[in-house]
Order: sequence, then structure tokens, then C-alpha cells
Amino acid sequence: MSKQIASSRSPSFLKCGQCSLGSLCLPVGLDGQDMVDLENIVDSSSPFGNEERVYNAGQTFDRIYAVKSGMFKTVIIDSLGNDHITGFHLPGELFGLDAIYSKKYMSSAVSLGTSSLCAIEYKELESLSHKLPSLQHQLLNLMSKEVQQSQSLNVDLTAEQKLAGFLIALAARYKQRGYSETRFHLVMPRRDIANHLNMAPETVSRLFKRFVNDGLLTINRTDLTIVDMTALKEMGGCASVC
Amino acid sequence: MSKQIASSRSPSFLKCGQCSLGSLCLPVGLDGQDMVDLENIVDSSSPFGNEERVYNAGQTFDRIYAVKSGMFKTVIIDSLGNDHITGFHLPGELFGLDAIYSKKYMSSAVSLGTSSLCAIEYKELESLSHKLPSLQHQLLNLMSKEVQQSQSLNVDLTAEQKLAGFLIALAARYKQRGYSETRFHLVMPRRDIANHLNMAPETVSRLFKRFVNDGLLTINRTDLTIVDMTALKEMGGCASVC
DNA sequence: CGAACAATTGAACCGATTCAAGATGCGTGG
DNA sequence: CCACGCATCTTGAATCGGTTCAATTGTTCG
Repeated sequence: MSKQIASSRSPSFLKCGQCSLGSLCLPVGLDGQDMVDLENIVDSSSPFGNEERVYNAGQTFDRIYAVKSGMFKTVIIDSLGNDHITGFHLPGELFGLDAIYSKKYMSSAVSLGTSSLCAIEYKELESLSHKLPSLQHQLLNLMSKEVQQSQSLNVDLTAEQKLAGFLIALAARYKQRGYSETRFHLVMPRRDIANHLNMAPETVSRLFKRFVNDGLLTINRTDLTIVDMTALKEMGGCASVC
Repeated sequence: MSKQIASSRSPSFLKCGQCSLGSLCLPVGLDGQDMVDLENIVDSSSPFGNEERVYNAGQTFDRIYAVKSGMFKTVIIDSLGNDHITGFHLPGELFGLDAIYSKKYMSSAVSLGTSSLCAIEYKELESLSHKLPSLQHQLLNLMSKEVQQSQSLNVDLTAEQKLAGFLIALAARYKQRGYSETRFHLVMPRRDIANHLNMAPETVSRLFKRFVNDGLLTINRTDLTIVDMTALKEMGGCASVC
């Protein structure tokens, strides 16, 4: 049912041509041999189909991943079997960082639609970062950002605020990656948005309807356009990046 | 109103005698000169009184902090002025890590009761960790743990599950630090517990009553004893460390 | 086309909040 | 030591946001 992790398809670590690390979350500003060293621990792989798994919760941690195209979601499952989507990962973003401590992936990573990624050997990355202070610096920064962001999600908000905040944050991330911030595709199904924001799919549906009625957005299936960004930001409050 | 940060009271970095770093979250296993280097960037300070501030949100980030005694809470304030307690910090635990990325503290740190701490110069710690791979390793681990923990808090739980999970996690942390896991003081007021768990103080009160009635705990003001740990864990589900 | 799944809409329900009142604990000063 | 006042905590009743359940519409794909 699920494709195995990337390495099984690439016997040795390949240079990852399409995956310009400068555009990733690791703008280390390296050159010459350093860049080659870094590229040597990066492994590109063939694309994943819809709902295909990159790794499963519980699996031994060895790599972190950078999204090249498409979108991935990370999902945790609690003791009662309820699953929860901890995040959606856009091109240029990293995931798998939460596994460093426990040495096992705590979540499963799943592709949404057709997506591709780079695998980065964590062990190599860590030891490489001993040699490259700026890489270490970037790594720590990145982790810190993750901490901060997931903490700011823990505040208590109405369903309306959560959804508005989610859309604003998504827009900001798309913008940061060079895409349009006002028009993008909601690759994930409503059910996944609802799950991620801890609400019923019905609520998401009702809210989208309200947002459209109030002239904040237009939606056509998965094609979303933000009409009134200001109002949306106001509604979301601090839920997004502020 | 609020005492300024530690450095103003200690002109140069002092060795922090009482603060055995081995018992902190940084069990680096150093010896000789390395340990001296580490101690040189650690700064001990005089105790904080109840509700005294260590730093304020927005202040420039320069140090991370390790709790020596008592308890601290970290609080973020959203754009609407609502505050939210992101965490309580027990002896041996670190806080301030979320500020690395933004170079500003995103939260304010406040003492609960009389508490004391060690300040650690982050800049120095980072450059020291270039020399000490195991220190770097510990730092990354620690951050990863933070990410994982705050993500697992984002799952949707009933008030009952949240409170049960909170108590179990607290018990586990006390145990890890060498204190009793079944009996401890709830240093923070009910209001703070409620705030942290995103519920009304009234709900906390009603739940404590129910827990006592059901024979899970006994409480006397701030003095809490867990009677039926198993049942409590079952109730909390995955909310705690599992 | 028709089956299977996703999304929407409406109505009843429930957990938790809010509001208001009362109880308890705690420090201060008489 | 007790009385007072303030703050925290507790308890009860009404209310509300969001969920749940059920039925309908819409979409995708063999």
C-alpha cells in the first residue's frame, strides 16, 4: 500500500540537482567544497502519489525531508486511534524535525496529490554542521521557529479565528516561497483542514460559506482567492504570524 | 515593578556553584576544561519573588534560562491583549528557546512564588557547541523535544482529558527531576492552570472536585496527591508523554 | 451511467463558558 | 487573637459555539 522510504530506490547518495538548497529553509550561504559536502548528503527521490507515505510513526529516524513540489502532511495518532494532522508542508519547507529527540518519527508523513522531496541524512547533517557554524546556526534557528509556531497555535480561538488564521498563514507561506499570496490551491480536502484545526468538517464548510458571503474570499472547489486580506487578518488576530 | 534581567546584578560571568549542569536538561558529560568553559557562560542570580518578571516579550534575546528552584511560567500575549501561558518550568528545565529564531523573546517569563535560575549566554553557548559536538547534539535534541511536545498538545481533547494529561505530565516531570511523582505542590493558581489548558477556572474547579469524588486524587489547597495514577493516565490518554 | 466518496445543509444536542452568587483562605491591623 | 477585607476558589443556572446525526447535493472515476 505504501511506498518505502526514499533510500531503497537510490543505493548511494546522489547530488540533488533540482533541489537548490538556497531556496530551502537552509539558506546557509555556502560555496565551493562546502556546498558539495552538503549536496552529498541530500538524496532526491521519485515523486509520491496521493496519500502515499514517506515514513510511518514509530519508524527509526534517520532523515529529515525537504519538500520540492506538491504538499505533504504529517499525522500523529493518539492512544485511542484518533489521528491529528500536525502540519501541512509546502515546497521549500522541512519536516521530520520533531523526531530528532526521540530517534523515532512521532508522526507519519503523507503526500497530498503528487509531490516530491529531498531526503537529508540527519546524522551527516549534524556532523557537517560541526564544521559549518552557519549551518548549525540555521538548524537551531529553524527548530526554534518550529517551537514558537506550534506554541502560538495552542491559544484558544473560535473556529472562525482558527480558519482565518490558517488561511492567512498559508498565504504568507506561499508568498515567502514566491507564489501568489492571494490565490492558491487548497490541495488538502476539507476533512484534513478540519482535522488540523480541530473542528468538524461541517464547521469548515459553514465558515467558508460565511467568508464568501461576507466578501472575504471566493472559492471554487480547491481554487481559493483571498479578496479582503485585511479583514481576514483582523479576524484571525494573532493566530497567524504576527 | 519588575526586576531587570540577571546580568545587571552580576558584572562578569560567574561560576554557578549550585547549578550542577549535570542535573539540567543538558547532561553533556563533560569534564575538565570543557566543563569550566561551560560554567563560565552560566550566570547565577538572586531569587525572584512571586510574579516577578525575568524578561518581557519583545525584549532582545540574549540568554536562555535554567530553573534552579521554584517555578516559572512563560506567557504570550496576542494582538487582542489576551494572554496565554505556554508552559510551566520546573527545576532543571530550560526556557527561552523559542526566542532563538526571532532574536526577541516572544513570551514573558514570570516567577511563581520564590524561584531562582541560571542565565546562559546563548551566543556563547552556540559557539561553545561548535567545539563540543555532544553539546550541540543535546541542544538540538532539546529543541526537537519541545517541538514534539507542543505539537502533541494541539490535539483536541475534552477538558477532563486535558486536566488529567496535565497532571500526569507534571507528575512525570517531577519524577524525572527526582521529586515524588504522586505528591507535589500546585504552585500555580487555578486561574493559571485554566489559562494554560484553555478553559475557564470554573471548569478546573469542577473537574478537580470530580477527580476527588472519583477517588483519583486528593487535594488540599495547593497540596496534591495522586491516588489512582492508572485511572488518571487512562483518562488523559495520549495527552501526556506516552 | 452509476457507484463511491466529498462536501454541504438543516435540526437536535452537549460540553464548556459565562454570569452571578456564595464560600474559603489569608494577610493586616486593631 | 479575632475581625475585617481582599482575593481566590467553588457552586449553581442560563446560554452559546460547535458537534453530531441525518439527509441531500455535488464530484470524481471506473
